[in-house]
Amino acid sequence: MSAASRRSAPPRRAPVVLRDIELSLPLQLLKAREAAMARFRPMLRHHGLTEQQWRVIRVLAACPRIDASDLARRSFLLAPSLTRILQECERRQMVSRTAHDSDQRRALFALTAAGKRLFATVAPDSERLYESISAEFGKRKLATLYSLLAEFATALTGAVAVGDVKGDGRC
Amino acid sequence: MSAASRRSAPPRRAPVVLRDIELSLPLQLLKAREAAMARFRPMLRHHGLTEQQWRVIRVLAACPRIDASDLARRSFLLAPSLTRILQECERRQMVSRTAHDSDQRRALFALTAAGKRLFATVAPDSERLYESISAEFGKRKLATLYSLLAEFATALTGAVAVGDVKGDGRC
DNA sequence: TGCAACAAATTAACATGTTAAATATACTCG
DNA sequence: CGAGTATATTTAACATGTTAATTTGTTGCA
Repeated sequence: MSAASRRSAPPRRAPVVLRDIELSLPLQLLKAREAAMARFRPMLRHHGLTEQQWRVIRVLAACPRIDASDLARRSFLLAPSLTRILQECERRQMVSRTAHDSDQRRALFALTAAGKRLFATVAPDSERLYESISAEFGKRKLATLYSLLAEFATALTGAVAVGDVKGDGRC
Repeated sequence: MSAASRRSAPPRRAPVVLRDIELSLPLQLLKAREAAMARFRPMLRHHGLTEQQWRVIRVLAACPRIDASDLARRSFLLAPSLTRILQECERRQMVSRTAHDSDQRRALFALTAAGKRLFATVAPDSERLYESISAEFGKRKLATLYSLLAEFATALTGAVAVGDVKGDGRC
C-alpha cells in the first residue's frame, strides 16, 4: 500500500513530495542551452560581444530598418533589455537609429558599416561552431530536437508561438 | 553551381550569410524554456518566490545539510548567484546556515520549519502545472524531449553532463 | 614545520531578465 | 475638435547571469 493511499492514516500530514528536480523541464532546457552556449560564448567574447548583442546583430543583418518592437520579437528580447543593448550598440557605433517617417513613437535601427563588418567577421566563426555541434550530436537528432522544441512552444503558447515570425526570417 | 563553389569568381567578396536565426539552437531552447516558465512564473510570484529561489528550495527539500557547491551543482546556479539567493532566503528565514564540522570553508544549508512549510505549500501547485503541461504536450513526446535534451547535454559536455548528479537526486 | 598549490565561498563590476510605471505619440469616437 | 484609449519606447527597481578578483581555509610535500 502506497503512502498516498493510506486514507485512514492518523492526522499526521502525508509527506509532501515533488518529482525530482531532474524532471524539471525548464531546468533541462536550461542545461541543454548552457551546453550549447558554452561553445559560443568564448568565441563571442573574443569578438567583444555578448550573446544578446550578437542576437540583435544577426537580426539586423537580415532585417535592415526594423523597429524596436519587431527587433525585440525576432531577437526574443524583452523591451527593457533591448533598450539597453541598443544604447550600448549605438555607443559603439555598430548600430544606427533613425526616425520613422509617419510614426514618431517608433525608432528604426540598422547596422552601420562597422556593424556589417563585425557581422561578416563573426558569422563564419558562428557557422563553424554550429556545424561542429551539429556533427557531434547528429544532424538527424538535431532536426528532431528542433521539431520537438517548436511543437512544445506552439503547444504551450497557442497556435503561433509568441515571438514567432512568419516567413524565412528575412524582412 | 552554388555560390560557394565559384572558386574563380571576381575579387568581389561573396556575401556573408548566416543560417536564419530561427535555426539557432540556443534561441529555440530559450523559447521552449520561456513557454514553460510562462506557466510557472505567475504561480511562483504568487507565493513570493523567484524561479531560482524555488530551485534552491526544491533541492534543499531533497537534500538537507548540503553545502553551497553541491547546492549550486544541483540547482544549476552559478556560485555568485547562489550567494545572493541564499542571503535573501536566510533573511526571509526560509533557509538556515550552519558550519561544517571539519572544513571551515564550507557552509551547510537546510530549510527552516517555515521553509519546509513553504515547500509543502508550493509543491502541489507546481505538480499541477507540470501535469497540465505534460498532458497538453503529450507524455510520450515529453519523454522523448527529455531524452534528447539529456543526450544533447551529454554529447556536448562529455560523458557526464556538467551539473549532473548521480542517483535519484536525493542526498 | 612551512610554504606553495588548491579549494570554497564571497565580492566586485557590468550586462541582462523581469515587472511596473512613466513618457510620448497615435488613434477613435462622440 | 477633444477626451479617452491604445501603442511604442524608455525608465526604474530589483534579481540573476557572467567573469574576474579576493578572502579564507585546506592539503600536499619538500
